[in-house]
Amino acid sequence: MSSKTDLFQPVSTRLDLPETEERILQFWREIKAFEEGLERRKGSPLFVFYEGPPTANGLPGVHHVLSRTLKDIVCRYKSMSGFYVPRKGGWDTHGLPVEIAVERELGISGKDQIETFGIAEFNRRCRESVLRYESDWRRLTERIGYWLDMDHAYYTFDNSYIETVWWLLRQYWDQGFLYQGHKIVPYCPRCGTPLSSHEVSLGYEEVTEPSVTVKFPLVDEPGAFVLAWTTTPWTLPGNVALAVGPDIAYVRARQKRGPNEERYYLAKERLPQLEGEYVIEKEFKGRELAGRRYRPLFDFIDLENLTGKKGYYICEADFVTTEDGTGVVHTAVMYGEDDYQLGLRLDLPQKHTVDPQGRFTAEVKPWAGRNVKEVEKDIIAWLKEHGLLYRAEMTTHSYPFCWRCDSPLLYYAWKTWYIATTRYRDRMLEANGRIQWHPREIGANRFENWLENNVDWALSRNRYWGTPLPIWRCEGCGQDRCVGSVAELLQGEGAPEPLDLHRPYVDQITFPCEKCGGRARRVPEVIDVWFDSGSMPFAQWHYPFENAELLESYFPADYISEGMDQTRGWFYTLMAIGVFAKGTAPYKHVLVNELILDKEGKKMSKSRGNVVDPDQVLNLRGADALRFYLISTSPPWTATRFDPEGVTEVAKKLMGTLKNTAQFFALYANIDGYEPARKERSKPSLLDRWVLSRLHTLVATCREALEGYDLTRGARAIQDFVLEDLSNWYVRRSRRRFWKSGDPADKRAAYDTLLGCLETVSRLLAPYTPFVAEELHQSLVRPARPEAPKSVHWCDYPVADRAAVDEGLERAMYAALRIVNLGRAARNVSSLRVRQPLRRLAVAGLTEKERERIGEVLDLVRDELNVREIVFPRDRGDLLQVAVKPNYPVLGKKAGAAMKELASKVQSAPPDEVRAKVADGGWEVEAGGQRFTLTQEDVTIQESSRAPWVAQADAAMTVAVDTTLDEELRAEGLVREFAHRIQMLRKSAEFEVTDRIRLFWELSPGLASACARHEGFIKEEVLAEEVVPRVPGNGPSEEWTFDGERARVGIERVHKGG
RNA sequence: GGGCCUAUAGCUCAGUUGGUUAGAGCGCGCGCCUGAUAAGCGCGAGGUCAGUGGUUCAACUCCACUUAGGCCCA
Repeated sequence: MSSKTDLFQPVSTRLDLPETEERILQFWREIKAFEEGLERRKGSPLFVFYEGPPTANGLPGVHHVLSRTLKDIVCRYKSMSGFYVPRKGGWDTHGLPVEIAVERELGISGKDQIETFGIAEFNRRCRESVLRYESDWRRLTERIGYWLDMDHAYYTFDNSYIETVWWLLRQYWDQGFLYQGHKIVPYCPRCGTPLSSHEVSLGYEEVTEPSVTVKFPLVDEPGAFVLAWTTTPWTLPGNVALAVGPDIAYVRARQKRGPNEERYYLAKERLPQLEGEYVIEKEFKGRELAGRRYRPLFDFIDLENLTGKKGYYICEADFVTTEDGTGVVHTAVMYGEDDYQLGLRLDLPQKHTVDPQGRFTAEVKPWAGRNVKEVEKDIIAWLKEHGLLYRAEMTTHSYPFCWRCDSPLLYYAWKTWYIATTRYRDRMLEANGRIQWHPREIGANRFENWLENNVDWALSRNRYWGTPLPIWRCEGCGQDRCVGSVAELLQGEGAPEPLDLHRPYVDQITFPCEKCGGRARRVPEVIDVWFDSGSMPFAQWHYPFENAELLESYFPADYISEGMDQTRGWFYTLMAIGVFAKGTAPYKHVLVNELILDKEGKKMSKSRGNVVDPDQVLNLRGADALRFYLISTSPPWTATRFDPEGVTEVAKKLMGTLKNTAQFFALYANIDGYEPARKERSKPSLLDRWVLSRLHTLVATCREALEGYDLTRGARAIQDFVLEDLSNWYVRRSRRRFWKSGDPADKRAAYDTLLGCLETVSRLLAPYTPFVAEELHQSLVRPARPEAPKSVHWCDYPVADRAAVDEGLERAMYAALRIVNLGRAARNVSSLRVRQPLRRLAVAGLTEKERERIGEVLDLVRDELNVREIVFPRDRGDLLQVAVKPNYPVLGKKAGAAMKELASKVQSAPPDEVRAKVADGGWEVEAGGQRFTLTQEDVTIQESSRAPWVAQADAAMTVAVDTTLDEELRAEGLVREFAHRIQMLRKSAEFEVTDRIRLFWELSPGLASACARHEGFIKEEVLAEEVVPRVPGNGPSEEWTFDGERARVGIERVHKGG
C-alpha cells in the first residue's frame, strides 16, 4: 500500500518490539537525544535528582529494572514539564563483596593470604573487577532506556571522591563526633576479620555442644550460689557480672548435693532446672538481689584487679528472661552485645581474655595460647573439680560458622571507630518530618522508627578495598590526627607518586607527631562503604575543593528513588551525613520500591535459582513492555510477583493496540492524501468531541498522578484510554468515516482528531514507554508537523485543556456504552445477529443526569446496535414481567398439608405486589385454615422478558430489543449478510481495499428479491461497478447457504483502486 | 522478640469518606463482529473478601487477636 508519496510511515503491528527498540536506540545515539534534550532545558528551573550508586558487583536483575525505571520516569516527566534535570550517574565501587569476589577469583581466602598476595595487587584487581561489571550495568541501563549521564559519573574510588569523604570525616572529627570504641561483632578468629550480617547468615548450622549450669559462690553467704547457664563455656573466664530481671521472681532453694547441703539462687519459673528434691526457703524480686557480690569463678584470674574497675556482682538488666537457663545471665562484656552494653552502662571491667586468633590470653593460665572452643571440655572439668559445676549437658542449637573456612564464629569485642550520630538524632527526626515519602507509611513509620532507635554509626572495617580511615596515630604517645584533604596529606612524608589514596600507598605516608616528636602512622582500618554512598551529594562534585557554588543549587535533591532495603542503607546514610553537614534533609521526595518476587511469591535469589534474567525478557518483549508491566501491575511499593505472561500481555494489549491504531490511521491517511498542514474545513462530530474530552480528562489525571509520584495510577489511566476509549470505541465507531465518508469536512475532522489523540498519547507515554512513544512521534507526528521537536522527549508534557472537557457528554456516552453492551447481550440471547436490523430498542432506568444529554449520542447507539428507533418506556414493567413461584422445599416444610392451596394462592396473586410485600416484612396469606407469613426465601421471583421484547439489565438499567421481524427488516438483514460474505470473498481473493470489482451471482428467489431492492447498497458496499446475474464457469466462485437462502457468487477485479 | 507491609476468582491485580448484586485482565466454556484482521466485542462458569471476635442500622472497608508470606531491626 505504501508508495514514495506516502506522508505517514507504516507502523509495524507485529510484536517485533525489541528490534524496533534497537533502531530507536540507534536514532537517539545519532541525534544525541539525551544530551541535546538536556541542553534545550538549560536555564530552566533545576530539578535535582541523585542517582543512588549501584554496587557494580554482580549482574543486574529485574528489580533493578524496576528501580531504574522509576528514576527514569520521574526525570523524563520533570524534564518534559519544563525543568532542567541533569542525571549524573554514579558507581559504588568499594566494599567486602568486591573483595570476596576477587578472593574467589584468585583462589585465596582470608586476610593472611591477601596480605601475602599483596594489598597493592589485590586492590588493583578489585578496581578491575568493578569496572568489568560496570559495563554490564551500562549496557542494561541503556537498553531499558534509562537516560543517565554515565560518561560523567562519579566513582567512589576516585581520589577526588575520597578527598571529599575525608573532608566530611574531618568535619566530624573537629566537632568531636568521631571516636574509637568497641563493638561486638561476629568474628572469625581464623580469618582474623569480623563478618557482615549477610555473611553470618550464610553459615548457620545445627550443632550439639556442651552447655553448663555454673555455681557462682556468694561472698556474703557461704554455701550459697547463684546458678547461671551458658552455651559458651569459653566465655566464663571473661565473666564480670551476673544479670537478673528486676521484676522477675527469684527463690533461694535448699538442696542436698552429695554429702553437703547447698543453697541456690535462681528464677522461680526455672526451678525445674534443679535436679532432684529441693526446699524453697525464700522468694523475692530480682532487684533485691542486685548489688550482692560473688567470688570470681577461676582463682587464677581476677578482672577487677587487672582493670581497677568494679565487677563480680549481681546487677539488673531488662534483657533477662525466664525462657531458658536459670533466669540469671552470665555476663562477659567482651563477648556479647547485651553484655557489652551492660558493661558500658555500669562501667564493668573491659578486658579481653581471648586474643584475636581465638586463643586464651596469658592471664587465663591453664589454657593460655589454646583455641577457646577446643578447651571447653577442660574448662568444664576444671569447674567440676572445683565444685563450681551444677550440671553439664549437651544442647542442640543453631550456631554461626565462617562461610569461608567453617570455623565457629565468636561474638567478640572489636576496636571500632564510631560516628556519634545519636548526638544529632533529634535533628534527623525533625528533617525526616519534612520529607515527602511515597508511600507515606515508610517515612512516618519505618524510617522514623529506625531513626528513633539510632545508635552510633560503626564506621571502620578491617579490610583493604575501601576508603582509608584518614586517622594517623603517633606510635609514641598515641596522639591522633585526622587528615581532611590531599594538601594536608602531602605535608606528610613518603607520599608515593602518582598519589593513590587507597591502601597500601596511603599507608606509606607518615607524619611527625606534634606532641612528642614521634612518628604517626595511619590506623589500619578502611571505612564502611555506606559512608561513601551517603557522601555522594558532596563527593560527586568534589566539594568543597571544587564546585562550591554548585552544591548550593544541588542540595538537597528534589527526588531520589531506591528499594525499601535502603531504609538503613542509603536513605539513612544520606540523611546522617546531609543533616550533619548542611542541617537539612538531603532529599525532598523519596519513591520507595519493594522487591520483585517470583511467581510463587518467593524472594528471588541465586541460591533458589528463581532469578529472572532481564535480558531474556528484554530480548523477547522489549523494554517498553517490561517497564510498563512493572509500573502498571501494582504500585512499586508493594511486593509484586513477576509473571512473564504479564509482560507478554502488556506487549500485546497496550503496544499492540497502539500500533494497530497508528497503522489504521496511516493506512487511510495515506490513501486519502490527508495533509494535516493544509487548511481545510473540518466538522468535528460528537464522537470527536467526546474522545477529545476523554483525552483531556486523561491528561489532567496523568498530570495529577505524576505530580503526586503515583506512577501506577497514571499508567493505568493511559492504558484504559488507549484500549477502551480510543481503540474500542472511538476508532471502531469511526471506521466508516475514514474509508467511506461522503463529507470531506467530516473525514477531515476524523483524521485531525485521531492524529491529535495519538500525538498526545505518545507524549503522555513518553516517560513510561520511551520507545513506542518515539516511534509514534517519528512515524506520525513528525511527518504531520515538521516544526515538531526532533524527538518526542524534547516535547512538552501535555497540559489539559479544560475547555475541551465536557463532563455531561462523557456521562451520556458512558450511558450509551452501557446501553450498547446490554443491547448486544439482548441480541445474543435472542440469537439475532447485529447484521439483522431491528425495529425498536427500549431503554429504561436512566438517571436524570444520563437522560439530560443522551439524545446527542443515540445515533451512535442506533448504528452500533443496528436498530431503527430507540424508545424510552416509563418503567421496566413494560419490558419485563415478574413471575412468583413458591419455593417448594422451603415452603413445604412450613405448610405441610396446606401446601397445595398455598401454592396456588402464591401463583395467582399479582406478582408485582407479592414481590414488594415479601421484600418488605412479609406477605400474609391464608391457606388450609392457617395464616402464613411468607418472606423472600419462601418464594422464587423470576423476571422474564415481555414479548416481543427481549431484555437484559444491569444494576440500574434495562435494555430490550423488539424481536419482531417484518418482510422489510428480513430483506435488509439478508442483504447485509450477503454483502458481508462478498467482502470476505474479496479479502480471501487478496484484493486491495480500494480495488473495483465486477460481481457475478446466481441467487435463490428470496435472496434475489431482497437484492433487487437493495442492489445499490450492495454495489456501493463491495465496490462493484457492475452486477452480472450469471456466474461464469471458469472464474473463481463460491456457493453459500444461509438463512434458508442459496447463492453462488464470483468476483473479478475491474481495475486497481487508489 | 520488636516495627512495618501484604492476604479479594485458577493466575496477576482494582475496590474511593463504611452504603444497591465485590470488579478488571489473563486462562477456561459459549456466542458475536470483522476491509484495524496473526486483531476486536459480548455472555457464562468461577468468591466463606485468610481466620476468629468486636464496633455499627450497615464491614472487603474500622478495631482486637490469630494464621501465612515478605521486609527491616534485635
